[in-house]
Amino acid sequence: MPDEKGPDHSRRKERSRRAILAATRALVAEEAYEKVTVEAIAARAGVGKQTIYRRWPSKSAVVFAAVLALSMDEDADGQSVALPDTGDLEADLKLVMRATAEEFAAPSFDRLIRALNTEIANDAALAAEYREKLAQPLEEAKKARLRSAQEVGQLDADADLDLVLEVLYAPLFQRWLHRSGPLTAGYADSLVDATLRAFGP
Amino acid sequence: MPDEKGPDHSRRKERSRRAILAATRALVAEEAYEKVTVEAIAARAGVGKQTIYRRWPSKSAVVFAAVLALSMDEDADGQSVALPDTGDLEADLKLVMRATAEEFAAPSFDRLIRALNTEIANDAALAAEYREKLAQPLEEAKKARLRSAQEVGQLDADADLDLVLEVLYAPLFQRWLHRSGPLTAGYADSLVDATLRAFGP
Amino acid sequence: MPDEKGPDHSRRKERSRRAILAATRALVAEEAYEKVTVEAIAARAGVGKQTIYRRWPSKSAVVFAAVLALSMDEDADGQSVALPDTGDLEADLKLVMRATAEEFAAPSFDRLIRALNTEIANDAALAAEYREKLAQPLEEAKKARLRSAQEVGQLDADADLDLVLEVLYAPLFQRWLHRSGPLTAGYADSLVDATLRAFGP
Amino acid sequence: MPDEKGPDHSRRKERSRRAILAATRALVAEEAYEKVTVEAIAARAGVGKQTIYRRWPSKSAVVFAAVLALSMDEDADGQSVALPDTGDLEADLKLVMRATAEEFAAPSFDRLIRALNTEIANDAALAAEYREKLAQPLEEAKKARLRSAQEVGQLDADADLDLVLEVLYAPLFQRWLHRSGPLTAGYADSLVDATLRAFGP
DNA sequence: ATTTAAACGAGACGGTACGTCACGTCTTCTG
DNA sequence: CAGAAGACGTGACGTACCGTCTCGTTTAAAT
Repeated sequence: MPDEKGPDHSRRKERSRRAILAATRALVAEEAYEKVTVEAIAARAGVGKQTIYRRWPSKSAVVFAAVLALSMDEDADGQSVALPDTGDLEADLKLVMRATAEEFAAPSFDRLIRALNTEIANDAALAAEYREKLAQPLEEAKKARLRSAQEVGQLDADADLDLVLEVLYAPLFQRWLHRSGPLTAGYADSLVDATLRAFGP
Repeated sequence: MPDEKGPDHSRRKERSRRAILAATRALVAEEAYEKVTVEAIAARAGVGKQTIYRRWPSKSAVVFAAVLALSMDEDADGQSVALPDTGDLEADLKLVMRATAEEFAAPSFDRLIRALNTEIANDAALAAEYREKLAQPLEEAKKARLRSAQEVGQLDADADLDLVLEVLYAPLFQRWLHRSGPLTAGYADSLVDATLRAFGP
Repeated sequence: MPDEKGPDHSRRKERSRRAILAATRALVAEEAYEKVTVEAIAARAGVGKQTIYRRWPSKSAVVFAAVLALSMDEDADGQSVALPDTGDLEADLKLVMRATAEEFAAPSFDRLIRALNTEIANDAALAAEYREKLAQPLEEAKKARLRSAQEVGQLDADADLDLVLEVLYAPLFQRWLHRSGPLTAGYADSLVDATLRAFGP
Repeated sequence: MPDEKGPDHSRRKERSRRAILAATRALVAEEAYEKVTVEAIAARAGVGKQTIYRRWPSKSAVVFAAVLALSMDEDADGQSVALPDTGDLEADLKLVMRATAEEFAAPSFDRLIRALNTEIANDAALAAEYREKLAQPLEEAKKARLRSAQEVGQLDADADLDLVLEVLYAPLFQRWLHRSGPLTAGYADSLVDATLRAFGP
């Protein structure tokens, strides 16, 4: 018996909720982040400002929820966030890293993730929620692939998988965030190579 | 003849400039970043707002300059930004990485660098200036140490030093930015170990 | 055949109607008028907001109806709004004017009538309804007493009774509205005296 | 030594102050009062909203100040608010009352005074200020004329002049506020006649 | 006793205006 | 004559109510 309270307004709620998140994503993806105002979101979503503030306590939270919902939707689509496992760790990782590099290079995704990182960097609560809802599930999927590699002797059985993931991904993330270099396929490959040299069998 | 325009107002200029940057650093270090307003900086520095805007085009730029000046002052103190070179790369790197980890853990430095990263992440021009004025000199110093190691056979002579630095530092940076784990001495050591395994001779 | 559509829900209607008007009166009488919101009325009446808007087109109309109903109820009680007629016009008028002055001095009545006047002053339609439903019946009663006085020679037979009433009541009303002086019994008497000097036989 | 503080920004202040009050008067005179918003005033005055709120605590206060300033300007123009004194009280009063009736009939003045009365009726502080700044000076001028009449035996020497003024003006005011009758020249005359009958020698 | 449909309480919604805050500009007077 | 003091235009913020619009839920009459 989940619903023991008043009338069910869930349909309207759900519709406006989706409209708000979609509008937020659209705006973040296409505009400079400072131009993403709550008023603009409300206007684009065809929604009153109060409807936004009824659900989220601040603009940060809306932006965060918007990006979050995007990823959750994607996950829901394919159901799993599993990485490819062809048995060849190097090939699999290069595939994934090249895809990741490409993704970060797309302008709209860039703006989205940059906004997300801005919010997260200055709000520990959002950071925690981000890790719980987005980062950890993804990391678990990645670790599962690494464990599978450990089992077949393609990765040091004693390696700290959190560390392995950091060595693999953090350079890409930092280069993207600071725009300190190009995110090429070759770069992606180099990271996989270095990681496997560091944590190979 | 360095000053060719009239009386010597350079002293006042310099004094107010320092006061502004010091006030900015103090505020950023002690308050939530959203509370750092130009008005607060001006008040704290005992300066008119216009004196701030005469020198920098925006609040971002002031904050950026404040952090920048901090580092430049430090550099000026010791004159060089050279890393220690005892001949033992592993020991030297661990020393540096442990110090870096400690530095990031200090609350006031944390807030300062977080503010800097927020500004940088959303402003490509600031990011470029940051890399030119702060990151690159530091990286050059680090690369100098790595080259020295290559010469004595403690590091792969063909290694891409930019990549080496990323593998070494980016995990620490990411863990700090996302608060995704503790920045312990052991963690610092692990990064050095992994890097040396990846790029050792 | 008065009811040609469906069941008779008039009892509920009547109950909620009374609750709304009573709640409105209570709120107007006890709070600053700006704090009288439709939501507050609905909450106090234990009624949905829509139930209010089903019956009245605006908040103004509700407030107006609430005050109106109060007076109509009072009238219904005593059935007639006739003024006393002892044969002595001066005594009768002083009695009435003193009572009126007292009434206006009561805080809750004050707030009620002030709210009514606020609505009326800026809405010609409400003003018309007010005159038709409240003011005119009262004026007719007063004029009846004046006519009776004319017949016995206590008042100029040619006097314009509207004007007489204005000279008698308007000063009291204005003094109350503008809080420009005390509403004492002596003041009430003075108005009667002045009016009788102006329009006496 | 009135100004012992910082720099004098009075010129800008005065300019924006005048613009705000003028815009307010224009809007009140031409629109329904509910459409007179602070934002509209600011826009019309070419002024920021904050500049309005820096000076006045609420919309009511601005509207009040706007009407107040209008009257004070007028007074300042002619310097005195004295009523005509030809020696013939009846003629003088009829002149003034007819002018007053005409004034109230003008739509823009009507809206202005209606707005003023709305604010005053529900705010005792504004009402007090109104009486002090506007009503009392005017009343003094009127009483001066009445006193002059008392001296030449055209008015009862013992008459309470406040009461005389109320009997003279309040009926006109009430009729206007409640729209309960036409404000004709004949009506103005009738009020003078009645007043003189009540308080004549 | 069961059905049925109007009226209902609850309260989310789109909207408008509020009053506040900080930005970056502009103006005035002072050291 | 550069600088502190600070008012200004701008525009987003988050809040409060308005009057509208669903939602299930009484409730009283008709079955």
